[in-house]
Amino acid sequence: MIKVTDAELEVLKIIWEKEKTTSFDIIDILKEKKEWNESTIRTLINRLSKKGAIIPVEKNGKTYTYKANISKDEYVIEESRSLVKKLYNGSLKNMLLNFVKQKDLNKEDIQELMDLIDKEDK
Amino acid sequence: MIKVTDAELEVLKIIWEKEKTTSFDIIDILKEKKEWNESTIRTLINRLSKKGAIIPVEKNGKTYTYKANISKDEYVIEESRSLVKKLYNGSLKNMLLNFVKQKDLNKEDIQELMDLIDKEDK
DNA sequence: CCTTTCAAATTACAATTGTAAATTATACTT
DNA sequence: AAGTATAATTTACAATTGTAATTTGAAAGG
Repeated sequence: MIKVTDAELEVLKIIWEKEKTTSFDIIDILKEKKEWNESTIRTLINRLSKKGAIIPVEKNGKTYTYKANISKDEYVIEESRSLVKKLYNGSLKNMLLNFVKQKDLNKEDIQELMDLIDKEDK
Repeated sequence: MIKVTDAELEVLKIIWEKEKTTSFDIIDILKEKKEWNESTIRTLINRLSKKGAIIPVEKNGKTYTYKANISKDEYVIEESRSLVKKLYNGSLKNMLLNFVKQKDLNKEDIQELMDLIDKEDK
C-alpha cells in the first residue's frame, strides 16, 4: 500500500470527495481550509502524483485534472487496522471496549449499529 | 498531550506493561523483539525521558528504573480519537460501519460486546 | 512568431524520526 | 586511590515531512 503523509492525505481527501479534481479546485479548497500556501499544496499534489497515489487524467490549457489511484475504502481500512494493531495488540474488540469505557460509545450506539446491520442483511 | 513517535511507543508499551522497568529490561525485550541496537533503544529511552513521557524513579548502581508518566488509557484513547477524526470525519459510527463492511466485525462480535456491557452495567 | 503569463516542476530548508556510533562519567575492583 | 568496565549521554547522519520560494516551460494574446 502506498504510504501517504498527513498533509498529503488532506489533498487525497479532496480528490476522493469529487472523484475528479483540477489542481485549482484542490488549491482553492485547501488554501481556505488549511491556510496553506499554494506552493505547499502543489508540492503535495506532486508528491502524491510521484508516488502514484493520484493520476493526472486530463489537461486543459496548463491545468491538470487528477483522479485518485488508491481507493478510499481500502486506504481507510488499512490505516484503521494498523492502529488497532499498534494500540490494541490487534484486538478490535479491545478497541471497542476502550471506546465504551471512555464513553465515546454506549449501548444505544451499539444497538443502532446492530439494527443497521440487520436492515442490510434483510 | 505529549507526542510519542512509533519507535518511542514501543518503549513506552514495555513500561506500561510492567509499571516500572529498568533500562535493561527494556533493552532486553526490544533487542529481541525488534532487533534494535542497544544504542537505538537507549536513544528512545532518552527521548521519552526528555519529553517527560517517562520518569526515572530510582537508580541501582548506574542503572535507572523508569515509570511511565502518561497513562496508557489516555494515550490510547487520544490516538484512537484522532484517527476517527482524521479518517472518518469524527464519526465513530462510520468507523464501525466500515469495520463491518470490511468483515472485521460481524453481528456476533457486536452482540458479544453488548453482552459484556450489560454484564458490567448490572 | 514573439512575448508574456501563469501552471507546473524543481529546489530549498529546518524539524522530526529512525537508527546507531562515539564519548563521558560513574560505580565497582584491586 | 587508581584503573577499568560499562551505563548513560552526546553526537551523528540520512530519510522523511511540512512548508514554501524559485525556476522552467508551455499556452495564449498581440
